[in-house]
Amino acid sequence: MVELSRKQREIQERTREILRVAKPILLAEGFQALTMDRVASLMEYAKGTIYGHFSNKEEIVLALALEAMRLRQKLFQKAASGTGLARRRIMAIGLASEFYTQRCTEEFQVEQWMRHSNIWDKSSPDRQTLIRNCEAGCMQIVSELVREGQALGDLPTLERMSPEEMVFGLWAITFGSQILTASSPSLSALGIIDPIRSTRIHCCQLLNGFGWQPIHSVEEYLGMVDELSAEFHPQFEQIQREYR
Amino acid sequence: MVELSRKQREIQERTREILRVAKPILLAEGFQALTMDRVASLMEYAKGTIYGHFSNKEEIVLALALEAMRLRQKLFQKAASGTGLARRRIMAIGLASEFYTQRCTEEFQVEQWMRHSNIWDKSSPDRQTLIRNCEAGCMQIVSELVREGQALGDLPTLERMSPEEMVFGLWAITFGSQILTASSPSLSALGIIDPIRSTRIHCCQLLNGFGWQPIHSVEEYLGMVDELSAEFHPQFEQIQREYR
DNA sequence: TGCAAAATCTGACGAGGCGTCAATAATTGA
DNA sequence: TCAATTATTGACGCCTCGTCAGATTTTGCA
Repeated sequence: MVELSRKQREIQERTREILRVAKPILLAEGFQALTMDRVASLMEYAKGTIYGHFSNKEEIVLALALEAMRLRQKLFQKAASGTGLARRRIMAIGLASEFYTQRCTEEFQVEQWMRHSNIWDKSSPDRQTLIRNCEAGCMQIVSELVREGQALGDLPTLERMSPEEMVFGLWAITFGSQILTASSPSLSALGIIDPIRSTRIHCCQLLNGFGWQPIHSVEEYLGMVDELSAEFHPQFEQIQREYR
Repeated sequence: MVELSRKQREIQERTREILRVAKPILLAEGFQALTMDRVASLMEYAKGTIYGHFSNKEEIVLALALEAMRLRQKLFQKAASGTGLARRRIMAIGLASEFYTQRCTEEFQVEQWMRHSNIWDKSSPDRQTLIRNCEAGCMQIVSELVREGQALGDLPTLERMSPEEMVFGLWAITFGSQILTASSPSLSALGIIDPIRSTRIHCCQLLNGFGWQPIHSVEEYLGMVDELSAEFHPQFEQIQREYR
């Protein structure tokens, strides 16, 4: 580890301060409200100084997003490190994802901003790579569990379908549900009363479809999820606190 | 139907012309490149005139998106009106969605722009409603098929799970896959070689999980999809041609 | 046809954000 | 102590947005 001079530490601290100032603006008023002039004046620094830290406002968003994704990754790690069979631990990851969306609302929102092509495309390849790596890390946690399930013989291997491709299904279903939930203000008008419950069921059915033993009926599964939830929530909350 | 004066028809035609001019800019260069000044100068009209048609550029994007979604809806309708059991026709809708994403790339892209909260939030409630209605229309086509499957006894009804909630699962999985595919340039680096095939399989497994008869093995299912594809592609292409 | 009222079109303008960079200030180290 | 280095500043040029007073065209009626 390199020893940092006082000045360098000050600068690092200011970078963090910029993010602290920018985050609530982004969340409460959206991307167009996040202007460099505004950040500068709130920080009581000149605009040029802010540009010394982030070469445009998109970079600020990606920096926030990286922080958010690191939290997500920690939640996933915690879930995966639980006890029991792989299928059970996969369920815990589903819960981690739910927790993230519901209890770490701000971080989840920041992730959404990051996905906007407007924003993504304007930020530096370096930062993009950091984020991609974090994403790959999350994915790997899950695909390890799939491999474990296969190794134990609980999950039949499918011709020409890698563990990653299975994870892709779970990822798509949770991600898709979350986006639809977040962006369709009136899902209930469409007849979708409880999207979270629905998503849980869909994940269960997908795993059942793949023949992942033990097969669970929906009722049984929902009960297990509630149990798991009670077990993991405190741990997730702990991680969330540490992150702040 | 109201008779329109020549002037009114001219104005309507010009609205269409604006969209024709704006679309390639949005698709090739993105939203920030789509400026009213540019549209105006390409149209050889003054900016004010363009503002007479669309009160901001976001409205242009939503107008384009509505056109796109109407095409999607037509494809869904065609798929749903096929022959055979409901499960088969649901598969056809999956294919319609695939076709839309892959062959109507431009329309699919426009839909993505529309989802950006930056853009969505700045456009008028009227236009938003039109789009929501179209979305609801697409959803309804599918949920009718689910109802049909239930009525015939092919699909067990689940406690506290409406047909719409089942559709939500399929929707989430295809939507999620498409977004992930479109926004993660290096899915293959993550180990996902053929996301389309994966998505097909996941839909099959989800339906199997729900116990929708006849249950299909993955191999069998993929074969059927190929057959269906041969049947429907020409029809989809026909619809696409009419739309242009 | 001629002409006034209505409808339409125009483009200069003010407001405001972005990113830059020459000038100024602060810090370092010899 | 002071010159060299490093950090900070904010005015500036450029761009886009959306508006609106005035110019132009169309309409409808005598």
